[in-house]
Amino acid sequence: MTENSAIRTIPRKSLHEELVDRLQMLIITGELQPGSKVPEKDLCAQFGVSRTPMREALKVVASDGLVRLEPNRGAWVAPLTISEVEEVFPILGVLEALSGELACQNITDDEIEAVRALHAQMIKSYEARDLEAYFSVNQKIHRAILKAARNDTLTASCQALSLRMQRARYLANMSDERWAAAVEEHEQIMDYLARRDGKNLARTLLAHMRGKQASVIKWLKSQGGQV
Amino acid sequence: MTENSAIRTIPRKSLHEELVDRLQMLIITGELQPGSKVPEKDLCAQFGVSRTPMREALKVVASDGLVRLEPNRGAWVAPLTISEVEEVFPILGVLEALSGELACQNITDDEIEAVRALHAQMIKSYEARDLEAYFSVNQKIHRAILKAARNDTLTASCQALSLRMQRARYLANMSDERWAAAVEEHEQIMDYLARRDGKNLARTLLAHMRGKQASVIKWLKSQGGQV
DNA sequence: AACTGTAATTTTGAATTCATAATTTAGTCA
DNA sequence: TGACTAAATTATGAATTCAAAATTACAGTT
Repeated sequence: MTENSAIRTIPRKSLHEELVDRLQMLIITGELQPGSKVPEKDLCAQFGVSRTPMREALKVVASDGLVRLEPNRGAWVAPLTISEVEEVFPILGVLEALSGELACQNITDDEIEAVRALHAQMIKSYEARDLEAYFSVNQKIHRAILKAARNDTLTASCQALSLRMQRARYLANMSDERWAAAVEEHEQIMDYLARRDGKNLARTLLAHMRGKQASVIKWLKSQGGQV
Repeated sequence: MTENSAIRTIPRKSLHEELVDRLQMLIITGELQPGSKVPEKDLCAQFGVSRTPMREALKVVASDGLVRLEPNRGAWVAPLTISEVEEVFPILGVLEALSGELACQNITDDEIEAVRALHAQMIKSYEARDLEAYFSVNQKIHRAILKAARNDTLTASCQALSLRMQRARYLANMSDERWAAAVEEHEQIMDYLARRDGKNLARTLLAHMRGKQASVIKWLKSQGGQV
């Protein structure tokens, strides 16, 4: 039993960094429910660590906005609200637009081909209506563009903000129309990237983000405006 | 001895939050030298706290990029490099541009008048060649615009990135020409804001940031490319 | 004097302990 | 029964302790 359940010590990188990743994942996937209390003690037990590194990790996750610390009352999973979505998506929009412009200045032919391959894969996932696979490849494409932008700070900023929105993407289903529109937008994105047309790529990425925002908000409203 | 030197306990807000602020300040002002080791033990003694909250604060400051944690080797003050400046300023540029657009949509007449007052104060500081005062008011203006944008996430993002650049602004002197140009840009900024001309305000803020970037890089190069 | 290996010391990462604040439970009285 | 108070319990924030890692000091060799 090399691979078993429950308690397992965590090897690679510093304990608190690993815990930051795990906490983020628990929150994004909804295993830790929005608005609920973060069960510090239980999580310590689950991961087999003491409170010290767990609390260090919670401070970091809180500074990214995924949890909220209440003095003497512990940590709470920040709910995803409409107003938060309305705040974050416009920021992500301009950041992704910037990443598009920079990518066009720096991307290599090989990288373009790699993105093209991902794009083809994504289309397949769309045609198979495999949302899971679609999301996964979609993220890879956006990450590839970010990587080509050659700006680690931009990458970090985008990822921190994306995390907060990914909860919605995990839980929300896109409408058929929105999905079709998103795919269409991605065709354009691929096209402008291949031509290294920074201005148009930026414009399209911004519009793409606006589409996502509308879609997420629509879903959030159907959920009663939160989570 | 209610008020004495050295060791003094810290009251308001949680200890680690207060320590985050203090650490940031020590780094921005250069009291903690770029590239040097963060003297954890000494700082604990200086602030009269134990290592636990200090280390929690260091983790948060590290996630903002002001210090770098090396496993088993402690925390080091991140040096300010040319490539970092070249990464951060373009991001700040698009974020401030966005803040300008949003501000124009949301700012009240009273707020415009408040900014106008700050602007006048800044001009006075310029005419008196009081750099200290100039910087201080300048920051207030940018913060007022951010506030008018009604987007707390944007405010937080800008401030986190600004912090990393402020070390340069603290230490660097602007050239006379750059200073004059900056003031001229601020005249335009004031003008477009008063007219609520979002597009032009965004464009001007972006250009303003490019000017700052060039100025900081010029100074950094004169310092041997770092710090 | 420079180099290498080893012991002593210091620093780091994480667990544990401890004081205090918050919450829950139990009990009292109307 | 229900509202209120007080005791007990639990959770939190921070200091302390402890094991492991890194750094420094030092002796012995060339």
